[in-house]
Amino acid sequence: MKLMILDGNSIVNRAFYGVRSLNAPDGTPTNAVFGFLNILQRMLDEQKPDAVCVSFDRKEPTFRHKAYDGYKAQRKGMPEELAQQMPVLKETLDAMGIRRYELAGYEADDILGTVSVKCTEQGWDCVVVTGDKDSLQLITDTTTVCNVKTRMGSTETINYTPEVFREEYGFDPPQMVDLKALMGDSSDNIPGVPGIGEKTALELVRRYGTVERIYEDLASLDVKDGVRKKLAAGEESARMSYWLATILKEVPMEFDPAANLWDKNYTEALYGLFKRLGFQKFIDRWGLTESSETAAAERAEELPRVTVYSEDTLDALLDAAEKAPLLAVDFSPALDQIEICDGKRVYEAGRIACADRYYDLLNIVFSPDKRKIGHQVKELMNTLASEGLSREGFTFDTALAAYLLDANESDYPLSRISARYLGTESAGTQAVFALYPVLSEKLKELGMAELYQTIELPLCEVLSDMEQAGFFVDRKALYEFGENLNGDIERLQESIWQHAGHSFNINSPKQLGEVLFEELMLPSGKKTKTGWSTNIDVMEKLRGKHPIIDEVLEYRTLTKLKSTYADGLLKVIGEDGRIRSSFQMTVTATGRLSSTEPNLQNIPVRKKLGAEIRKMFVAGPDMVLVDADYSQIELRLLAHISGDEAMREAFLSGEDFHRVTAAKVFGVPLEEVTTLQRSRAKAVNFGIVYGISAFSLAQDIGVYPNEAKAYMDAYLDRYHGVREYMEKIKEQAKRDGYVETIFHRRRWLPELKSANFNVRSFGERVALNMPVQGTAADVIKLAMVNVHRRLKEEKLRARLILQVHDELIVECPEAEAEHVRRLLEEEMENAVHFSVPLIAEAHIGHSWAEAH
DNA sequence: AATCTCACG
DNA sequence: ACGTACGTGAGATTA
Repeated sequence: MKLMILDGNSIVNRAFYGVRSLNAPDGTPTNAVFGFLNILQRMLDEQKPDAVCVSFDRKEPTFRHKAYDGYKAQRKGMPEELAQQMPVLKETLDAMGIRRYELAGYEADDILGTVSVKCTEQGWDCVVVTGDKDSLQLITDTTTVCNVKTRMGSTETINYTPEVFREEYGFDPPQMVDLKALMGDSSDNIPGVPGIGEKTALELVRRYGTVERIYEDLASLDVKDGVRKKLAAGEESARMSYWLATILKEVPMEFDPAANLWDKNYTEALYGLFKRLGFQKFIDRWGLTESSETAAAERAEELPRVTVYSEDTLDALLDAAEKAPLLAVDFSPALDQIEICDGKRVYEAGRIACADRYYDLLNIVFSPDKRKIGHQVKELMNTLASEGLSREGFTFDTALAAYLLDANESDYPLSRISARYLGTESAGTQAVFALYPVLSEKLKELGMAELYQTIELPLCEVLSDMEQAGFFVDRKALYEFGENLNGDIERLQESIWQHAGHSFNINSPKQLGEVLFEELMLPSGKKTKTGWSTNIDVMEKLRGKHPIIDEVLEYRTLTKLKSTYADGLLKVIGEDGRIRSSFQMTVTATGRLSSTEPNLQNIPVRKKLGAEIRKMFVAGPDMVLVDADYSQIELRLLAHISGDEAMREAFLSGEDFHRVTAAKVFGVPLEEVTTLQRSRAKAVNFGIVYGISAFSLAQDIGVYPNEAKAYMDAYLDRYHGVREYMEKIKEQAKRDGYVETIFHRRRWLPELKSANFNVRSFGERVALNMPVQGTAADVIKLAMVNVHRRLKEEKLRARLILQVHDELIVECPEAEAEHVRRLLEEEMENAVHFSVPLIAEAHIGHSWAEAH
């Protein structure tokens, strides 16, 4: 039999710092509890124990330590956000039927020690799960210690048996105490021997075994005189530390492992608790169900439902549809089934049941002046377009509204929106109807009504048209391009295998890492959590060290082109030779669109071979492409938003902006700026928009961090308005909890409240970046709506077919091309008027490559 | 399903 | 001392 005991405080700490900020619907922070449950679940899966329990420390866990001043006397309190979660965690464990052990006056470690010994006495095996290294001394033949680490939201575990421990440390588990006695442990306020660090301490324990042995005869030790001196001076501290580091194994507590037997002893309360905390994932995974009383409270009152199965009901439906001032509508992608709600009843009808009169219904509902609301209106419009019905009259989209109110969600199912804004679990058209006034009001409150009405909602039809249109592709050329890659790929593979001395899967980072860093012994750099990193940055540094590197990089380039672009795109070319992407309106946190199935926003362009692909994206028969893009829109917006005069003037002067920046940063006349200086200035320009650190800029441009820092300082001195903006926006974001674009598109920033440094820093970078990237997204969306309207008004055959963030592509008859080129530039440049002009340049061509 | 890598702005 | 750039989506491998 096996008992698993978790070091509660240690695990909850790991969870708190390792999991991004999360909140229950009522605002209570939940990340530590959530993380704890993830770790618990994982350990249950891995260890499959018969019994489970958790120990807690009655004192607060260490947050930050100060200098030694009495054992653990100086611990700082845990952060408020974690403290709030402790009672919730305990409540959760109780509801799961898992026992907790806490004892005033003893460390959690002492409970772990005592429990492990009692297990052994009773003939049980014991697994101690902890995030600290302290407990490693407890390892025996019957007690293993599982060390848990969390990094960036993922969890790694190392299961220490005596053998594993010996392999890593080179001595036996009990000697962990000796190690700590020498090196100390600042997080536990164990002083150790002053001047002796980890390296020396490890060496001493490996060679002499114990503190006792070391002090038996200091003079005879074969160590440097300096070390001997430090040991001599620190003897008392060492012995004191030994005592402090020793975990007690005889805490006065009753403990019977069999009393902790656990087999998913969930109580009914668990469902309600998880519902309150918003832990849907665990409800699903553990198959929890609602008990009777919770069920009743959450259901919305359902409107009467009318299903059409007779003339009578159909007449009632037609009548209601005719009279209602507003209808919520939903229908199947083939429009075989339709559901509408007028606020009083929900009506359901099918194409077959209604026979010919189905079209009467459709004509009433989809008459252009009938006001309609729906969920994911762009999708609905696609169906209507393919059925030849009007897409006019849609005045609200619940998914789009929910996205604007909180762009951080991963998706916007009606059930979740209802739960959040109505407090009920309703779905369907009834929910759409009920949500409309609530979401509409919220949009107004947050100042987003205009953004919604003039940009987002009209964009549905624009995108629907673009999705219908698609992009014509030269299938034959694309196929041949793919075929031509095969020979080179095979040759490279052979040669790479030759260098390695054996065949292996080059696409496997794991196998490639082994070949490069273990077999060929190339100097290794970064590691990922699963092994060696073999990404482009690492590989670039290895260039010239071995011929295999260049070949692997080329192999990667070619296989990427082959699988993602040649093969991948060929698979999705329609019968008419066109590729139809979907444009997602509710995905990005900044307000940009995204493109899926396939993604046409990442078609290669930067490298020569990849750019070949763009030659195969062409205009349809007798048509041409007009491609327009904004010139440095984000930097222009940064100049406007920050109000920096120097930056504004640089743009107004019409000079090359990166060049002007280089002249300022490097203090040279404009004419003397070198290519290298310009490219570095360009990197600084982009870095600033992303909230870069000097370290990363240094990495990017290949200089030392202090040099990079000098560039950034010079930059922010010369463009000091930008520096002031950076400070102001961060402060504002912290105060308000969000940032916004000029059009009031909002991004909430819960990260700024995180106790985790990395998460918080990320929040600050986002605070800098989102208003710039988001405003650019607003501007081009507005331009799209305007371009679309003008093309329609002027009765041109030209149609928008693609958007790539700062670029629009229109397909049109050759005769319209020049007019459309000017129209595009005009609408893009005049979408808004800011203190810095926005410049767009459009070109005409037969292929995307040519027009760009 | 998660991870790694790499394509784009 | 931390750990190191914003925003995406897709294919291949691995667990």
